[in-house]
Amino acid sequence: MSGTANETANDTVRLLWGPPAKPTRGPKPALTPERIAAAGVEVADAEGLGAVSMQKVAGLLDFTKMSLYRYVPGKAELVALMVESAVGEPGAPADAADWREQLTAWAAQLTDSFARHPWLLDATVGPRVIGPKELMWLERVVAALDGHGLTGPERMDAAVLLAGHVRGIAEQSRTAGPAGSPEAELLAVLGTVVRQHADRYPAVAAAMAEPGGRDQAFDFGLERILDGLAALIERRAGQA
Amino acid sequence: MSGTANETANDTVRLLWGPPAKPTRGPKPALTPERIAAAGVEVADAEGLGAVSMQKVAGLLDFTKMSLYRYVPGKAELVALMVESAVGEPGAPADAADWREQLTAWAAQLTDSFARHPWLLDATVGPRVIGPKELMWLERVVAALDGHGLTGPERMDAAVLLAGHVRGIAEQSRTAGPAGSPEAELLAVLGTVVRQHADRYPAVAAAMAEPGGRDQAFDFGLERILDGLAALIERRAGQA
DNA sequence: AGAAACTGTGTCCGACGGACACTGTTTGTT
DNA sequence: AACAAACAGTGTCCGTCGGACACAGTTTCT
Repeated sequence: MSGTANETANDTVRLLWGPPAKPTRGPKPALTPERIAAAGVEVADAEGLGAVSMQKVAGLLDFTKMSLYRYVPGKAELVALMVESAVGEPGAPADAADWREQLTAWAAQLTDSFARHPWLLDATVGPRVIGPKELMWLERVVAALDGHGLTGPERMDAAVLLAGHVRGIAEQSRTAGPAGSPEAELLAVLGTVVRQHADRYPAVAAAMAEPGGRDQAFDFGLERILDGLAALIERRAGQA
Repeated sequence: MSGTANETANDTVRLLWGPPAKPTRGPKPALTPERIAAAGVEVADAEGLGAVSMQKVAGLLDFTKMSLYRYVPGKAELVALMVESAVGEPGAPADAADWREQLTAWAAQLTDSFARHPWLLDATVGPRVIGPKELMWLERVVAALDGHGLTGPERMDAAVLLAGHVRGIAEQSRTAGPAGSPEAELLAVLGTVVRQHADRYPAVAAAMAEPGGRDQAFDFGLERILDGLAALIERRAGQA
């Protein structure tokens, strides 16, 4: 859980980026890292990342926990594989789409991934090695912004900005949770607390009292970001 | 680590929001939740959130681990107290500052908190109860945007947007880490990988090859967000 | 026919969060 | 002044976790 980066970095890189396998001698492996990761994803989808243990994943595959270590150096690497498997690849950008449409579709797709696998938020905190599929998400943003007067670092920064927003929204909708869930109760408790301390938090209390469509946060933030990018692009086009 | 919200929510709320204490009979408590939280922060600052255990925190205070449970229901609640203690309160907004200046200062302050306590990123993932100081950060953003034609939900959404950006930046600078650190090696490894697979990630490879000042990501994203908000505010002012 | 390389299993360890029973201490009540 | 209730801190125990290690069984190359 901590963010301590260790010497397993190279192992992780080899697992995520290296060739699939190569041995010849001995019994044939009954498993693959991919199957193990898929089982881990299954557990995490059903019971959260905290419920993912070597025991449980192995049990789901009808193996002992120690056999998994033949395919995966440790739990951290298993989680990395799970992330790579769950985040998937971004869809190909539509041919006729301009940068704004491309980024909008991108953000919607990424939000969808987080919605399907909420534990991705837990699993992608802290310094870590990124896999090929995950890197493709970055590639799409940078490519979409190519040729609009932004520098390379600026295009990367824009990707960080977009990804941060998607993350924030995913976190928020997880806190909200489905109606009747324990998460929804959390939100209700927060509302009560704010109302009780309305004197110390007048602006929040007033904002929360106002009616208004929920679930607008995604579009609101995205539009602000894209407007801001558009303004910069126009400015650069003007002085070019 | 997992995002499972439990029935301890009420306990946590009482700890964070309730009165300090009230007992009369029996020996006087030698500790306080605050002192325990401070010890936890000390451990987390030095060795990361993963190193925070009841054992270690208790040892730092010269008590046994079970004595901590007299003050804190469990580890989750301890972490919540640590977050509340470490994030601190936002500074009072400058009197003459307009909304843009206020939000800029706010973002810089919050970034500073994350820089001082990188483990805050780990500790603030998933549904959880928010404390009084943390809520004050939200209050400042919403208050700064009062009276500019934005609806209540929109002001809240803007806060989520800003906080998401600060988080993203904090995460990024943690991945970069100080020179020579294992985190820095991670980044170097990523660079190597991208260069090796430049055919699949041409846009990223090109963007990374371009020279350019690092550490611009914070300002870049912030300016885009504020530009986007300014555009909305102007639009609303025009049609009012 | 070895021998080498590899797979999967069983056992063991230290660290973790936490339940529980217990001793000792302080305070309100009689 | 005596006692009982309430509380603080300790020590012990349990289940679960990630992981090290030795071992038996299996496949393939020499």
